Amino acid sequence: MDDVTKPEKKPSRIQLRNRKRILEAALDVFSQHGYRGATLDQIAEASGLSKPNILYYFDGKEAIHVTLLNALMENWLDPLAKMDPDGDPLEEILGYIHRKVQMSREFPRESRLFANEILQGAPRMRPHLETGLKVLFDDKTTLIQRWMDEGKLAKSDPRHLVFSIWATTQHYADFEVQVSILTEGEADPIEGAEAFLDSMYRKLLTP
Amino acid sequence: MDDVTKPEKKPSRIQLRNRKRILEAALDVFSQHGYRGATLDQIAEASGLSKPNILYYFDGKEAIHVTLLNALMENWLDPLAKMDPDGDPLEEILGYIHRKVQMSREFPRESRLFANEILQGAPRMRPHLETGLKVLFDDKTTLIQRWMDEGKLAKSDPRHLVFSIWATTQHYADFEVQVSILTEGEADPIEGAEAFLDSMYRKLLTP
DNA sequence: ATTATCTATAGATCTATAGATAATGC
DNA sequence: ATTATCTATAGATCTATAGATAATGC
Repeated sequence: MDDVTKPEKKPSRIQLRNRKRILEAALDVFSQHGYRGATLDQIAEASGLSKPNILYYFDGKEAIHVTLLNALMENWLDPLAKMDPDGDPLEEILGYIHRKVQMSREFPRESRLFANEILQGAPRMRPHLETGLKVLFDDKTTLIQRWMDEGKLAKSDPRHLVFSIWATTQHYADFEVQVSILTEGEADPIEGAEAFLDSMYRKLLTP
Repeated sequence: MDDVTKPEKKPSRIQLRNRKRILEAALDVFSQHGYRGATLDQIAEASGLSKPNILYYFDGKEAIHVTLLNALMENWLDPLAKMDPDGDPLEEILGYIHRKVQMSREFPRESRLFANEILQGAPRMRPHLETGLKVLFDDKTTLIQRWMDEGKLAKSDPRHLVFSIWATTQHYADFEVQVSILTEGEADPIEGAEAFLDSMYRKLLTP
């Protein structure tokens, strides 16, 4: 988005506003149907702009998708990046879980956009995973391993621990339809999820 | 598949063989691209049959997809259905987790087919979820609650417990690309996953 | 003057069918 | 005789562009 290739003029206010509207609409559409299932017609409809007008703001369907994924990646890694090596180990991990649960509550579309991309083999996101995510993952699993070696956390496999946190927290966004069918009548399943997960990981990790 | 609408002649050997080849190919294609992202051309290519020939065996793209989902549903519920009210509670749940992990290892495409469908709002599977799955889910969470009430399992929320089992086990199939990037060098991440999950849930549920 | 939007449509892709031809089972 | 397969193509859908027109900023 801000990695300029050609020297471009500064975007006008309308540029900024319409690009935002398109991305917002595209997030709706892509997160629901996946890349190939989404159409420019749907994005046009959802954004209130005409189809050719959308292509005036973006180079094409793929450019919109890539822009969304790039923007997502930062926010996606942020909760894990915030895990503090100098904090209290148990509280750091429980805090991370809390942030991930909140992400599922507040940004379910982003979670599903990501899930769609990974599910389909990460054709557009693989480089991001191999660089940004991999480095962060190695860094934090090493940190967790150290905490365990120092006896500050009960021992288990840090990598599978992180996988399990991702799986359990993202599940409430990605499988929302299923969760809501099975918890009918419950106002906010995620509230119960938060309590459950906090308690589960506290029990697992308390030395 | 075997819910006959019109009285049809018994299928020939070629019928059976080609329908199987088509479904096998379609599982590949649908699980990778989702319903709308998949094309008959891809299924034709993967099955080795011509496109019109595929439509000789199935009424259309949707019919193939529905057939796959119907066939999947039974196998999908089976591991949970096998949870025995008369067995040892902890072993029953750990056994269930074991079966789910094996499903992710042996049938990752089926897991991804299911994930794609749910992620996109379960447009074709919702009725199955509301009937078959809901009943089974209620039945087994009630059973688990009883075990907890009887002091045979440590207390926690049975519904979120089951969600967490689904999430953690299916994660290795649905997010396989990500897992394999982050565990590079490891022969079989699922082996480590199995040990991790067994140990985690044993710790969580032992009274 | 420049930026934004609209109409019209090209060209590719996709699902599905019609109708002819080939292969198979009594 | 019946079942299976192939060729050819209709008709819908989709991405993208060309070129004209309208709106906006100095």
